[in-house]
Amino acid sequence: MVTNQIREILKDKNLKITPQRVSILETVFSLKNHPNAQQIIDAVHKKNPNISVGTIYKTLDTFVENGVISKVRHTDETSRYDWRTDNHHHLYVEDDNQIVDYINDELNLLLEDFFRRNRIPGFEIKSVKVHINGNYIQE
Amino acid sequence: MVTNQIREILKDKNLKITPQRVSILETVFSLKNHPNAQQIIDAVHKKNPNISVGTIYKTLDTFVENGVISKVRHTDETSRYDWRTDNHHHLYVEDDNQIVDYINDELNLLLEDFFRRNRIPGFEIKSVKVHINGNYIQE
DNA sequence: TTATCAGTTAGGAATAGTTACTATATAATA
DNA sequence: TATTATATAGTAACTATTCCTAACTGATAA
Repeated sequence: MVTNQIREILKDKNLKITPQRVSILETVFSLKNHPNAQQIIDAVHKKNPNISVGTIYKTLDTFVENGVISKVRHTDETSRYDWRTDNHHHLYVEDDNQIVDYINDELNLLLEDFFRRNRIPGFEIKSVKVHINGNYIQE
Repeated sequence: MVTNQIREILKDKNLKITPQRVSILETVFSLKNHPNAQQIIDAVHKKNPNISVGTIYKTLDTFVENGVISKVRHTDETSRYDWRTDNHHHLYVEDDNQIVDYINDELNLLLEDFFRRNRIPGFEIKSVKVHINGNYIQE
């Protein structure tokens, strides 16, 4: 990804083009496979050691907010506990940060069948969980 | 859930039955809807203010390890970023804490069709993500 | 019932990841 | 080029969780 393309992307989103943002976005694109913040920080600092950690966090947030990149995990980050230990799925209610059980046998069968037909080479599946993100609507 | 049932559960798992464990497990069962640690701590402290926070964390871990309860989130807890913003899914490789993209149009169609046929009353779905948990096997 | 001991707990210190703060700097604009 | 709103550096603060250790206790077996 060339610097000019990066600048385009920022411009399209009406984000001010700063050297820090360009560098951080370049880095995220260059890193494969879902880096965490620390990995991004390290990689950015290799090229520009003077970009501050706070800026990197803030910039990543800005990018996520504007759909330039995404976060693998959308809901809040504290661990949640679940008294159910059977195979079930979850609704992630974005507005109020709630998690609701979603139990549906047809969905389980559907997934079971799909992954039986579509084995992932060399990968042993332990469980498959569907995350349904959205919101309750009041009409 | 009666205290005796709680004691049964702990006994089945060969866990020492302590007042702290009984109280914490009772609390988790009594709280609906995926409490986080803080909510559990607060609820436990309402009845037993002298159970220490460290104990509660440790006990919850023990319960999860022994399959008494589960954690909604299994992989590591730091945020991961993703340069892809299109609809795709993830393999969660447990052994080495890696996240790998899983892109499959058939799966997307399957899910789209399923949720079109199975609307969730009052809930507007924004996105559906499949989390495939497991490990790579070397043969 | 009591003695033993491995496992558990309380309480506080330490840590890691992230966010907040603020004075200074700078990109976009007119 | 001057203006202004926004972004940045550097650091302090915060939050969730883990670590540490001396004291304690449930389970077991005599």
